[in-house]
Amino acid sequence: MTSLKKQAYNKLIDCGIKPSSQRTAILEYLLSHHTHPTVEEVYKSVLNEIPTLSITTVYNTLRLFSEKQAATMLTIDDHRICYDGVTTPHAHFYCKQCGRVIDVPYEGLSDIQTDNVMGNQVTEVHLCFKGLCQKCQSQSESQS
Amino acid sequence: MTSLKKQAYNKLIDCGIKPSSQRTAILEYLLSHHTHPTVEEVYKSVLNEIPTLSITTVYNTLRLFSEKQAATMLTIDDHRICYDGVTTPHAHFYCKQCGRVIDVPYEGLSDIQTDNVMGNQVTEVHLCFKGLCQKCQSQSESQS
DNA sequence: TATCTTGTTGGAAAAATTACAAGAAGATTT
DNA sequence: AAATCTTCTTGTAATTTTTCCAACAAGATA
Repeated sequence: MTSLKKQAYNKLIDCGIKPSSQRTAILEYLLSHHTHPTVEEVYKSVLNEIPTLSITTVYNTLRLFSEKQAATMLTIDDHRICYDGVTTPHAHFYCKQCGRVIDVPYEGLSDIQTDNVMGNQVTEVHLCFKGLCQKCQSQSESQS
Repeated sequence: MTSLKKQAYNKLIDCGIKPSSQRTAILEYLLSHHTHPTVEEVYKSVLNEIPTLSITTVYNTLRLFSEKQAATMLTIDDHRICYDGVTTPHAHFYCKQCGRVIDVPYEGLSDIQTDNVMGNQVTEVHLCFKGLCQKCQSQSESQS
């Protein structure tokens, strides 16, 4: 078992999730690709390792991960959900042009983090910046 | 013309959007209902006023509003987009149980607000807390 | 009025997500 | 080890959400 697979396996145990081969492979993928993949992307990639994998399993598994805090469901893009295997606090930047989601280290997030907002119990804090990424900026400059 | 319709009309002009009757009615609805409605909800409601309204128009219009900053597109719920006509900075709380989106005044947001994150040009800042709302908390208590 | 541009409509298509029932795998009991 | 029970996975079909597109309507310009 590779160290990455072991890492995924252990995280599943820690989160109280039974580590089936499908679940371990999916988490392993998330832990090694910090690209905020969509369900479809996870499915297609893990299919290489498990050719019998079903898209329903991917949906079920990722929802389970989100519930058990093994991964975070990001609802940033306006037409698809994506997932983040990094569960330590950080923010995101979303490029409205190319659709990429980029990690943003954000120290201030621990100050924002609170258990209670107006009497409502908080379990997750999502901070997302939206705009035009560096790459897309320079591309639209060179065109004009 | 009611004061609310006038208000919607003026906001459209300010944002550089031609104020057709459909657009005005849709913005009027957003300005008078701070419930973060989905496209479907906007459609059904405005249909009372404009019986020939098409769902495509609602999609087109709300996307336009979002582009021209007349409203904000919220991608909080995992299976539907919703819209917010209040464009002054504030945060949101999303209840994972009942799905409601509640406004949260957040003074700190102006501190977070920045034009540039890691070289990327920022035009919107989204801060969203997720968890269990007060109402759902007390309901699950009384059941146990 | 004629022409041009912009906005709206409806229906059909595409894409994303969920439901569900059957089968497989793993754990537990006898 | 066989029988039983539970949990997980699969595939298909259905549902829901969103977009596409072509025709029509309305408003602006000349």
